[in-house]
Amino acid sequence: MAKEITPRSEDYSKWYNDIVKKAGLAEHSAVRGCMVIKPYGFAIWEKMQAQLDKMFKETGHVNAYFPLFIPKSFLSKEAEHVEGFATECAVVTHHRLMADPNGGGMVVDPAAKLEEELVVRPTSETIIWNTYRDWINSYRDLPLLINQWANVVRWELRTRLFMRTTEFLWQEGHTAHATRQEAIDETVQMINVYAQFVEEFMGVPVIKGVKTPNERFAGADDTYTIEALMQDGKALQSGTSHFLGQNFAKAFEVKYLTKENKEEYVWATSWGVSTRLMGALIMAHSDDDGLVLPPKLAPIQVVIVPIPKPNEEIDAVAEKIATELRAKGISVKYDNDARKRPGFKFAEHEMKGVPVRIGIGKRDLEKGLVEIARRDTKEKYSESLDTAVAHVTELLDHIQDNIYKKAFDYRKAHTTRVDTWEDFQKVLEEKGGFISAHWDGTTETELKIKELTKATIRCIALDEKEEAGKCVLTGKPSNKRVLFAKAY
RNA sequence: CGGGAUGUGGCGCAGCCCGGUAGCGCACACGCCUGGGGGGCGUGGGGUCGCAGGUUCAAAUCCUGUCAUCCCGACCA
Repeated sequence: MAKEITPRSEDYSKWYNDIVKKAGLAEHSAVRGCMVIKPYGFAIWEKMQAQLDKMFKETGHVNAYFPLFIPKSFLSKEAEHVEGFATECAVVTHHRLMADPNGGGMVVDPAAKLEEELVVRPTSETIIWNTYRDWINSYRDLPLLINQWANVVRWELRTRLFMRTTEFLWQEGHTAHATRQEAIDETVQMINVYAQFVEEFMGVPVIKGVKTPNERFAGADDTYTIEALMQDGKALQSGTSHFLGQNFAKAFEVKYLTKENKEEYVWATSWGVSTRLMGALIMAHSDDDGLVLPPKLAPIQVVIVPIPKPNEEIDAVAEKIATELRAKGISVKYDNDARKRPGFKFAEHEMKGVPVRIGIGKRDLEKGLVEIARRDTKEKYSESLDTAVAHVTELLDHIQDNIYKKAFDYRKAHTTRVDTWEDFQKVLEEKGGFISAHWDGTTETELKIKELTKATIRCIALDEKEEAGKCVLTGKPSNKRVLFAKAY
């Protein structure tokens, strides 16, 4: 046994790290808090990117690219924004090294100090809005619908592969609108795009909602979020879409002329998802045998394994099946490496989360059969050679649905309505997951609950119905339940 | 950023307490035998012991500093 994964039940954190490393997704780099995304992990990210990019373009957005560096003064222009990010900025202060006068090696050349420090972007609102000022003059220039794929840096104290790294990859959409309502519509549209992507492609059910003022993005008037539940009962904020009001327009003096020749500030949104989605994907579906990937994002959807080893007859059958599957747009790998034995390949592909395996062996072949194995349920059965291609094509859809359903059922079973403080604490400790409870609407109570239990308000669900009740902590009146959970 | 632990061939570890020629498993190379769930036997190659100083005749081992990782806590729009 070359590669063993720590069971989830034994140590969830270790299990997660084992999967990331042993499935070949990513590893720690020599740089604090930064990871190397390996080819297999990056292939999954690329599939996510491709689909999201398509969805952004279908909703009228175009891509552009803004600088990695932001002058320090830009960041300070929006008061709440800078307050939110000030403690986690990487700052460039010099632009040159020189030979160390005291010996070997290089030191920063003190003569090369920058007049104004540059901040490595933690997010790009400021540099982008500074640019938009020159791009927007008239209502005819609006709406401006731009996205960028980029890396950002947030100097977090404690990092974790994919979930929270110092540098991470993401996309950030930044849009400008003539009216408040149009900007709000955009904000909602994009949270819906995210929800659709995460549910349909990643197979992870999400709750759409708005953040409380306390949990809002720094500089936003409203933050919409999608919240997913992981297998350890903790919530993961998986994407956010912000209605920025006129905050950045005012900070950067971005005005436009209306049809009536009146000068107005523009309305803004920003929205983003990051490589953290990889973390969600891993944590939501995988098991003690390794990664479980939804077919729609799996770099290899079907692997064909010759049993016990490739030969002319098996090769011919494998190539025929592979060709037919590929013709249907399915990615297939024929693992004809003669040096590795079937058992090794089985374990390896299970570790990597390949959704379907077709085993072709001489014994089965005599009977006109092949072996089908699904990664999600670990089921194994024989299928006629003649129907194998059609069967596997359908099976991929079934697996996609099943993975989602499994995650959905888990979330359903781990979402609890609670009406007393005792139950709140008990459910949080013993069961975890989402807790639907009444809250009196004050930040004070929210913080108190966090202090007492570490649970935070994940969101106020968009589809939550009004209902008279009492705050679970203070007993004060409330007209809506909110979702609490411990979160990543 | 505080408390604890760890860092030794590519990976996982032993050796450290009590200083004295760096070891094991996996992986790798070659050969033979095997072959329906991580094969067997044999031979072989590969290590500045995280890094920088210090103590010593002698440091993986003792001391100081530093970097990184893991766990707990604080922090985390």
